[in-house]
Amino acid sequence: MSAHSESEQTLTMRDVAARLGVSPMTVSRALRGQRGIGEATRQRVLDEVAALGYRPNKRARGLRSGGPNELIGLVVTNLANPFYSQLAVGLEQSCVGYGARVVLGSTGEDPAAEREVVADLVDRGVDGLVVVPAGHDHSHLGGEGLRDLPVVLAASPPMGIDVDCVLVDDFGGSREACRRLVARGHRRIGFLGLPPSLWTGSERFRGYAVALEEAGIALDERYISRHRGDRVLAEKAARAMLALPDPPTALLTANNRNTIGALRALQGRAEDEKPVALAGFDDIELADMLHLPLTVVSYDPAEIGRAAATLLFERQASTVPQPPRRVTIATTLVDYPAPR
Amino acid sequence: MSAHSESEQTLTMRDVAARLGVSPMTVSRALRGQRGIGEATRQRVLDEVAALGYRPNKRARGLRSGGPNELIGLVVTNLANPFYSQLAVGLEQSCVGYGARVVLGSTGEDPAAEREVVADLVDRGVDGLVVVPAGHDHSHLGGEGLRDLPVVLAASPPMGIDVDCVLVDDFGGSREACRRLVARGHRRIGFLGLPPSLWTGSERFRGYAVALEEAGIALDERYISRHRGDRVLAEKAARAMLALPDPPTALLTANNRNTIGALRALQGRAEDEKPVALAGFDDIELADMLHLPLTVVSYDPAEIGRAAATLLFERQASTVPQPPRRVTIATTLVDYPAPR
DNA sequence: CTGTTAGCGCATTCAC
DNA sequence: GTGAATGCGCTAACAG
Repeated sequence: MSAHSESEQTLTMRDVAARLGVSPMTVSRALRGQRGIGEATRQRVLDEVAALGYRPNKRARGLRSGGPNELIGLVVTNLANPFYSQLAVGLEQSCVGYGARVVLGSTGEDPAAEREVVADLVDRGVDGLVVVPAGHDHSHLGGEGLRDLPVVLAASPPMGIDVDCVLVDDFGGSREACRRLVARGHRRIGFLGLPPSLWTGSERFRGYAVALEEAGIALDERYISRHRGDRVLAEKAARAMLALPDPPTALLTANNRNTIGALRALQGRAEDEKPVALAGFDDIELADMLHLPLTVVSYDPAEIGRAAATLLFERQASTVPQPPRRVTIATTLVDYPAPR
Repeated sequence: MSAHSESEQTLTMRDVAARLGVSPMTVSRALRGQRGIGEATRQRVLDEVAALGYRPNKRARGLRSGGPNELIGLVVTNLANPFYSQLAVGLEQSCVGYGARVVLGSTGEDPAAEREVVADLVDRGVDGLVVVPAGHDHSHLGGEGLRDLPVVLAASPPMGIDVDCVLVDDFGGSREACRRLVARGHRRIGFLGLPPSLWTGSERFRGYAVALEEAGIALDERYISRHRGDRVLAEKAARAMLALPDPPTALLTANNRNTIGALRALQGRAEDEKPVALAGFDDIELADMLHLPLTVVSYDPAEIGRAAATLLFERQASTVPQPPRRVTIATTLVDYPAPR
């Protein structure tokens, strides 16, 4: 039925060795390309292995050798979020370059779930962890329970532990976006963002605040909304702002959800109303096809994953303790003028 | 420095057993909740385990017991595609319910890469595989190299092997979309799709063809484009069709890329030209904010992942051989009228 | 260059 | 109810 007509049982190195009349060690050495074995013997072994279709059991190998498992854990809140899935793609690409694969762990934004997921991945013997933390406290990602595994935090700096991290230039990107609005003459600029408790929430707000300060514009609470909500809430907040007696002439939205909420709020406005400019963090698919001009802070989420992999494997390679490192991914401002 | 001031070395069952003056077996039994152990002893063990923060080594456990690894491999072409990442989310959710996790394997649409990825995942001891096949031939997913591992194909039926699969109702969804265009009075309906060599390519075209036949409309080659291309190519094909002397009054696009290409082609048209209706397979984010009416064939990609998990674990649970099963995910037609 | 011994961490099997 | 021996598949460490 196939090229090899052997037993359907899983082959072990002993089986291969027995057919060749050699010891399992010889097979082991040949398979790993270890030197100190005759070229003729090696070829004989390799031929037999190919003929039999034998494949070494990687788990057993790892158990004995104590070497790396070539498995990296990725812990995110929700892989359906395109930013996380793109991060996953970048991470996986780099990991494969190091001979490793990625195991998924979703937390659903629940810090308790995150703890469990992390513990489980450690038990499974991952060589390292890339975590987009769900909560504010990261002490459970520290040395104790983690068998001194390398950890890289993504999109958030470590709090209470010393580990590597990969950040987006939240402050810089947000400031640039706000500067552009200012440069276009806007003085009343609304901000729709996340709560200050989140890193991105505070950093992106800080960029907004600094840009305004540079322009000599005072912060106005009525133009600031910082909530942890969905698109519906974001749309509501935008509408409320636009209904003010002296509404903002521009909006700065600090993430995807807020941008989409703002877009919907702006969508329904009558032709004769003054147009409201919109700038937001995170790129939007099909942004060029919307009939509203939009400026976005864009970056490559896959780059976060690649950078995280580099940090992980560099740390794994070095024997001496390294100080925690921090990589920041640059952002660029992209303008989508309204079509027509 | 921590609650337990033990050696930093990884603890083994022997260490726990030694501190308690019992045998490793007692610890093993207590940990697995196996019966045949005194309640007092069990509690003593569990307490010590908790105090020490000991965690059993899952790989060693699997090696000896020969039991499942609680690891499922997911092989897709590109996780950045939202349909695959949503599939991954559904799969992971279900897997966690069975105590398993998901390992990623990306192929980049390269059948050769797919073979390698599959082989590697098998070597790593996954209990099963969910594969969105990149190629046309699936024989490498058959019994031989796969240690009789359960395999579920997603979005494509098995060719040359007998395994379970989860399909989308490509034919039905496409036919419904075309029927709707017909119901709205369209007779010249263009089709932008994938090559017939792909399952979705042929099925979605078949839905189109059957709906036209039902309406007594003959197929017209000039209104049919079936290419394996990107958005740019799709847009070009759409433009070419619309430039015909008697252009189609409606377009049916068989997937995401073609829909977006068509949208761009329609976008640039002058106000005074006759509007062209558009219906497409796959939902589109922000579709309701485009200024073109759009009808889409929608379905839940996560449902594919969940169904695949069910097939996998049901097959794993049964000892007797089961015939291959086929699950089809239903589609619904969604109308996005143009805003305003 | 090749083989032998031992053991990774745990669980099956059989004693007691 | 508990413990001792044995082995999962493979590879360090040491023989020869």
